[in-house]
Amino acid sequence: MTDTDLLRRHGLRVTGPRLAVLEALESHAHLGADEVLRRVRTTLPSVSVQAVYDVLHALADAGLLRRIEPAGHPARYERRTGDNHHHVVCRGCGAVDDVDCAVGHAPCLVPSSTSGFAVEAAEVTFWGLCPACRTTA
Amino acid sequence: MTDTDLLRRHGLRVTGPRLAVLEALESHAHLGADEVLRRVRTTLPSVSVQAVYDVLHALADAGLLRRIEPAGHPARYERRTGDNHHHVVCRGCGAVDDVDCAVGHAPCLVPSSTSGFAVEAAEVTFWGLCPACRTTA
DNA sequence: ACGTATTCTGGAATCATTCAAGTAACCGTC
DNA sequence: GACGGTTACTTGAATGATTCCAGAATACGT
Repeated sequence: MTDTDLLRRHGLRVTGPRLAVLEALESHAHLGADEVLRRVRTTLPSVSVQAVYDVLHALADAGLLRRIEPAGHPARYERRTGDNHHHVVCRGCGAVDDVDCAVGHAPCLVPSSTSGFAVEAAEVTFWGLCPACRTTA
Repeated sequence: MTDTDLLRRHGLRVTGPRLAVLEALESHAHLGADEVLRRVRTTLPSVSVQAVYDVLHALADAGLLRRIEPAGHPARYERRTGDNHHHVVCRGCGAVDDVDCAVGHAPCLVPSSTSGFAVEAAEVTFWGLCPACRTTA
């Protein structure tokens, strides 16, 4: 299935910026808005900052993109959606990588006491040092 | 142990703003910097914005405060540190509450594959609706 | 009490992101 | 294959949380 089909299937118009954003995140996961913009502009030099933000929001709302916001870092986006995978974030350089759920099926989705909250989702973030920053430190 | 002792024990100077910040977070956990400032100013009206940020950083660096940053919300601070407890965040109003770890001892601290990262900590955030927002919706 | 390192004040600057108004483009219909 | 309406994009400015800077004030060891 092409990205064009993917967009249509989700009721979204097919535009250059949208295809370019999907393309950028296909080859590089966990990019920030600024990096997405930079990559998009290598093929579509006139794309505006807001276009990228609009596209990222539209695609995230449609479920085509997942947005993650590691504390202290700008938001990142990835195409891997639907599964409950988590992330490791490097304390040194901010690099992000995927981590599959640790213990069987979604263990963290069941908190002990919810204080009356209706819990819909759980999000796990691991913090540490990436291989590069480990050797530096 | 008084907050004064607590500060000295951690090698920090004892100042009005620091005591006031600790005091504010003693009675109300998960306050944002703006709410801390507002509460501090009820007793010390001349405290500056930056003083509060400096104090929050100093206390967090010393391990007296824990900083949490729910995606899409300004940072919150709490005095409960050292244990690995987690948080529920309301998608409606941003309210935060504590949640003890779900499954025995820190299950989420052991990811399946770390991609070479040296993992130091795991952070779990549950998303849902607080009691108030549930009835409204 | 003195002196100095640290902290606090006040104001401006930064970053990521969003808002607003006008122009351009996608795409169902003719 | 052109038309028109809706949706997306462009340009430019604004926002909110946080940080930077320089100078005045304060804590606390001597």
